[in-house]
Amino acid sequence: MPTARERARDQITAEIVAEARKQLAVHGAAGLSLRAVAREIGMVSSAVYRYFASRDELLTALIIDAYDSLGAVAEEAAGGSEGQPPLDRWVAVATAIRSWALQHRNEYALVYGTPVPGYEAPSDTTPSGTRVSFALIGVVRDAAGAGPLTPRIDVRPPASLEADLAVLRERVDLDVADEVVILTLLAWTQLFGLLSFELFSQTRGVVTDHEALYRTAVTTMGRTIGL
Amino acid sequence: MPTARERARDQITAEIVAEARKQLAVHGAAGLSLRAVAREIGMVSSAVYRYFASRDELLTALIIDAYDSLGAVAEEAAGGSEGQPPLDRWVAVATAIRSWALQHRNEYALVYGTPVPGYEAPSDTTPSGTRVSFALIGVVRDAAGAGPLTPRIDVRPPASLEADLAVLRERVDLDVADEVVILTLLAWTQLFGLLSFELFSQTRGVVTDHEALYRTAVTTMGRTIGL
DNA sequence: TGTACATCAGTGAACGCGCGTTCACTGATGTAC
DNA sequence: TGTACATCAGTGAACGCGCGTTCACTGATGTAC
Repeated sequence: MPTARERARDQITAEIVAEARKQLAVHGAAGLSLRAVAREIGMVSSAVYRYFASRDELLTALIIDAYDSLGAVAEEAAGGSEGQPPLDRWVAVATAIRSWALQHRNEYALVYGTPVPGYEAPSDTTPSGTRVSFALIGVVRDAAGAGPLTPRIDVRPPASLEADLAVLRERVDLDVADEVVILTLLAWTQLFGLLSFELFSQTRGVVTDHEALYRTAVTTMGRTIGL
Repeated sequence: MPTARERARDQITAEIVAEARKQLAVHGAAGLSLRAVAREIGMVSSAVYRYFASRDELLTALIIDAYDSLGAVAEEAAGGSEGQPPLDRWVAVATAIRSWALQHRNEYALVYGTPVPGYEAPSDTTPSGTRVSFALIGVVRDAAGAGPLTPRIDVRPPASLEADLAVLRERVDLDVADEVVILTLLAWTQLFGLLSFELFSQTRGVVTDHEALYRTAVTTMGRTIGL
C-alpha cells in the first residue's frame, strides 16, 4: 500500500508532466522551460528537481508520453477493426495516426520532427516508440496469416539489404516475402513523410485537401503491399 | 558600377550569412544567435542590425540559401543526366538530394524539419523552395514528352482531390494522367519522408544500410510512376 | 504507544549565463554644387 | 578641384528578460525501537 507521501509524489509528478505537455503544445519543445512549468503549478522552480533531475529528463518523460499516447490510439484502431478486410484495417490505423497527429501537433513534432539539439533520447523511449509501428505491422501480419501476400509492384531489394531485412523480420515476427517487408517499410515512411509535410506546412500551396491525399496515399500503399 | 561602400556591404552581408550557416551546422536553428555570429566575425552585435533587421530576417536568408543550394544540386543532376533513361535520371536527382541532405543536415532540418516556433517563413522563400520539386518533376515531364506514362499501380483519386490536381498540373506544367500526378506527389513525400527518418534517427535500430533502402525506395516509386 | 532519528518535499536566494534589440555617438565614405 | 553636407557602418553601453541548476535551510512525514 502506498504511503501518503508516495501518493502525493505520483500525483505531483503527473501534474508536472501534464503542465509540461500543455506548454509543449503552445510553445513547442524548444520553448519548454522548467521554471515556467514550476511557476504555472505554483511551485518554486527548484522544487521540480525533486521530481526530475534535469530538463532533459522531463523531456524524456514527455517523449515517452507522446509515443504511448499515439501507440494506444493506433493499437485501438487495430484492435477495433479485427475481422475486417486487411486494407480497411490498414486505413483505419493510418487514419487514427493522422487524427492523433493533428490533435497533438507539437507532440508529433517532438518525436518525429527535428531532434532537440544536444539531446539524445535514451533507450527507455524505444518500447513506447515502437508501438505505433507494431500496430501497423500487426495488420500486415494478420493479413499474411490468412494467406500469402502478393505485392502489386516489382521491388528488387539489393543484396546489401538482406541483413537488415532478416533482422527486421525476426524482430517484428513478420513471415512474408522480402518484397512485402520492404513495401511495408516504405509505406511506413510514406505515411509519416506525408504527415510531416502536412504538419510542417511543406505542402502549403500544393495540397489543400490533406485528408483526401492522405487517404489516397495510404490506400495505394496498402494495396501495393497486397492487402 | 558599385561604389566601395556597396561592395563592402555585399561582402559583409555574405560574411554574416556564411558565419550564420556555419553556426547553424553546429548548433541547429534554435541555437543560432545574432550575438554569436557578430562575435565570430569580429563585429559588435548591434552592427549586424545594419545588415539584417532582426534574427528572423537572418533566418529567412539562411532558408533561402539552403533551398537554393539544394535546388542547384538537384537541377544539376537533372541537367547532367539529360538523354538518359527516365528512371536513371529520377534516381540520379533523388541521389543528389540525399547527398546534399547528408552533407547539410542542419540546413535540411531548417527547411524540412519542425518549423521554428513563432517564425513564419515569408513568401520570398517560395521560389527557391520549389526548385528541388521542379527538378524532380522535370524528369517526369521529359519522360511524358516521349510518350504517355502508364502507372504500374491502381490509384483512385477521390473526386475531392480533382481541384488540387488541376491547380497542380497547371502550375508544374505536367501533362499526364491524374494517377501519375498523384503518384509523383506520393513519390515526392516518400522521398523526403525517408530522408527525414534517416536524418532524424527515426530508423535507428531498424535500418543500417540507409543508402540501399533509399535507392530501393526511389527506384520503386519511379517505376510505379511509369518511368 | 511513544520517542528519536532519518528521510524527503518544498523554500528562497543566488550564480552565471546568454540572448535580442535600442540608442546616442563617432568617423569614414559618398554626393551636390 | 575643393568644400559643405548627407548618408551610412560600426561602437559601446544599456535595458530587460528568462533560463537551468545549486545549495543551505525548514518543517512535515515515515520508520525503528
